[in-house]
Amino acid sequence: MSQLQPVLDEAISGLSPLETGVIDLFVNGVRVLGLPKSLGEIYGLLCISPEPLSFDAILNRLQISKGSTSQGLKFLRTLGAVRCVYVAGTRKDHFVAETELKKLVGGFIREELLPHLHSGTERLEHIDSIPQDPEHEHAAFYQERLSKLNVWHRRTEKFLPLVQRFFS
Amino acid sequence: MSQLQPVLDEAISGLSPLETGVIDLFVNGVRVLGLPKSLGEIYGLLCISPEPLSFDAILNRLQISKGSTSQGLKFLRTLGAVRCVYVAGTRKDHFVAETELKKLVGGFIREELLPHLHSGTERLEHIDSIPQDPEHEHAAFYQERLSKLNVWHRRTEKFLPLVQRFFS
DNA sequence: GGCTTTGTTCAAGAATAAATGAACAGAATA
DNA sequence: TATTCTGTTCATTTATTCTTGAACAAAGCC
Repeated sequence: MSQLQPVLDEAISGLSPLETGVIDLFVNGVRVLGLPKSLGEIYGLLCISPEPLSFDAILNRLQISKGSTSQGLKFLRTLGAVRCVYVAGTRKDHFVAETELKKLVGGFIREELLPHLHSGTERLEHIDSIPQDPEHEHAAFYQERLSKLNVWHRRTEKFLPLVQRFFS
Repeated sequence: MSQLQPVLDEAISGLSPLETGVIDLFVNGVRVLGLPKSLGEIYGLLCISPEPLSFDAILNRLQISKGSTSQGLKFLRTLGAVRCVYVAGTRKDHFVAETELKKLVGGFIREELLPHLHSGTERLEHIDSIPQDPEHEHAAFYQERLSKLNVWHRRTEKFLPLVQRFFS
């Protein structure tokens, strides 16, 4: 059926100026966050698409590989930046962008920032476990610095919930 | 004179467990921020050094190249994360880590985030300048999305000063 | 002026991260 | 069951970023 009547979504077609502009915006955006360009492309396209897009539609319109599309969508789903929606009359998955800033920020904190923060916690615990020589010439200095590092770390831990709240 | 009495700072010497631990912490830290590892090494070493370190001391103790040392220190200075201090009896520059979180955060915002944010402003202005067809089937949708992108952007602009304040 | 010390710059190489596409697996169709 | 459709995985290729070290400048010393 769908062979007799090709679905427009999946035809190879250029991007409109609007689409290009929005994709460009997000490609720039994900760079700041240290994420691959393809994520920005996919999210940007979905963000400005009035209708859910199929896997193939994304791949065709962005002219990127299956691998990038698959992995990009997978990661965007774990972030909560993209949702899979049911579309009648097709087996294919269809995707839409999640546009609640709250969720996007939450996903990024959860998937990207917290793991690093926890890694930092461990490293700090390791440092704190190193035996100190109280007779060392600079013992007081070391003590002060380690204390400062711990303060920084705790403050960062308090910071993330605040970020989350700011974008809610 | 200094040839007869070699300065300890510049002798090749291993790193103590404490130094290694702190460097490791910062190497992990700068990764989150999307900065090169060598920056973390240099800042970490300076951070846990009771005395100002010379260019050569940094290079020798970290076993990194002159290029990395020079560029790393240069960038850390523009961030305000490292200061050059005068040390009597030597021509060499000596460096110390800046440990006011406020300044570090401020430098990172100024040098890394604001340029990206401004780039985003321009991209958004470009999008907003694209002529819209009010008769388009999805005109209302496009309008709503563009409006949302502008809201996100303005909120992010308000966010940075808040970050700065939180770490002051 | 010549020589040494100190640090910068930048082209080339090394290391890392991202994108590709072919092989694969699962599920619907027939 | 065989076949097609849909999407995933992962080794390889490609692109990007980081590091290196040699050549260079600038400034002090003799």
